[in-house]
Amino acid sequence: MGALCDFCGEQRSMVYCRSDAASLCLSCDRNVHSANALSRRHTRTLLCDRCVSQPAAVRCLEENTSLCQNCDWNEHGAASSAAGYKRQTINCYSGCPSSAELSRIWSFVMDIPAVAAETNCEEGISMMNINDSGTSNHCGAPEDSSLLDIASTTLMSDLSTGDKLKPLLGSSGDGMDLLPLTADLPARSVSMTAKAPCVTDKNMFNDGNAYEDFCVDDTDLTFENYEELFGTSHIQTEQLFDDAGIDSYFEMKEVVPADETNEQPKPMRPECSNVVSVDSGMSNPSAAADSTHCIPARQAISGISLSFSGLTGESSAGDFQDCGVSSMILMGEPPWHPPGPENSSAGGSRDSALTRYKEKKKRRKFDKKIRYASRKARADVRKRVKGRFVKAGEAYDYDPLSQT
DNA sequence: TGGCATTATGGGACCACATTCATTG
DNA sequence: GTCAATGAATGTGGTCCCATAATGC
Repeated sequence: MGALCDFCGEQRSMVYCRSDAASLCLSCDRNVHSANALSRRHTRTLLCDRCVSQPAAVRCLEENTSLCQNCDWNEHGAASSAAGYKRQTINCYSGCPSSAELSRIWSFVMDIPAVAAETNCEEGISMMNINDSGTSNHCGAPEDSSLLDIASTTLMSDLSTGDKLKPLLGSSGDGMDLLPLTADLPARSVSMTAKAPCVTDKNMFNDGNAYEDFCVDDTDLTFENYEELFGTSHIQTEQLFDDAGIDSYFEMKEVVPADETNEQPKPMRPECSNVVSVDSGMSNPSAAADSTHCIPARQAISGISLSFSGLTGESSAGDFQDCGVSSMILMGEPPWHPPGPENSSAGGSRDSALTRYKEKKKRRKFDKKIRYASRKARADVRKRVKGRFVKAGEAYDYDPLSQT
């Protein structure tokens, strides 16, 4: 029995919420993080099996344990990066996933329902509203934006893009079939999905016009604000993960050693597997853009960003780092604007959408967090000259206490 | 339509000092 | 290992200033 839940103090804690700095059982995790939109954005991950106090960072495939960075280092030290040691990065999720979805996500870790039952959490979990059927919900995904926002997992050691990836890559093996385009999706919706870049015409990515409107610094479109911006429901969970469902994205993939070419062990290409190390893709544009390897960088980025919607808004930069995801991928307008009448009509709503976004951004910038109330209290009574603090006893032109 | 001037907006810098953190004995 | 003393680092808010964007002519 591990540490008890920080919230109920009764059940075994299983996940760690960085935003709350709390270890929670599955039931309380659901209850706490379904309270409001902000709490749903909290990113959580598994607890370290060793110290049971820190968020697990990697999954040791050899020992079948989840370890935080410290414990991982303590147990494996420098050998952790050596060839042969198989581990997998465990990143975080947000939203309010159901027990079944958690079970599928972390099937390589544990039998969630079993653990939930063991800890009497299943009752609480059963209250989760996400469609638990596990069947296709192309048109029936949850409406409350509590989509399972899951940071993907990254295979870290000794990977190659061998045959084991082919199921992910599709028959062509180039990744283009991974997420086939769904014809009936609205253009914007398509561009919001990982499917968007999977158009059949690969030349599209060689044409700079395809990304003319790719204003990375102007929007932070995510699952949660997409509907607010564009007034339509965003894509459904099952659409995101296509027919293979969520399983195909979080299924444990056998780690294979580096090939015999004596090349440095390479992490699995994010574009190919959606087990993503986004930064690697971003930091290595030449490789990412290599069309012979899966899909172009932009394609990967636009798709990957969808998996981290829970990390926007009030998420801090630290959150991004914690999850191994560059904050950059959380911003970015859907890069693909296919031709067609629906697109032209969407142009009219674009301005209003941008207006709404800017207004929201304007409001949001005032959400300043006060870390030390005592310092604020001190600053609130400090005398100033033209807004600047002045030494005690010196002349001032503004005294908050006198309100003059 | 392009060029220029004016206005609006956003964001960083500045200030003092209590508080917090890290180090040392 | 614990505690106290010391020094360094941090963060707080109102205003100013500059760069950029938007607007008008």
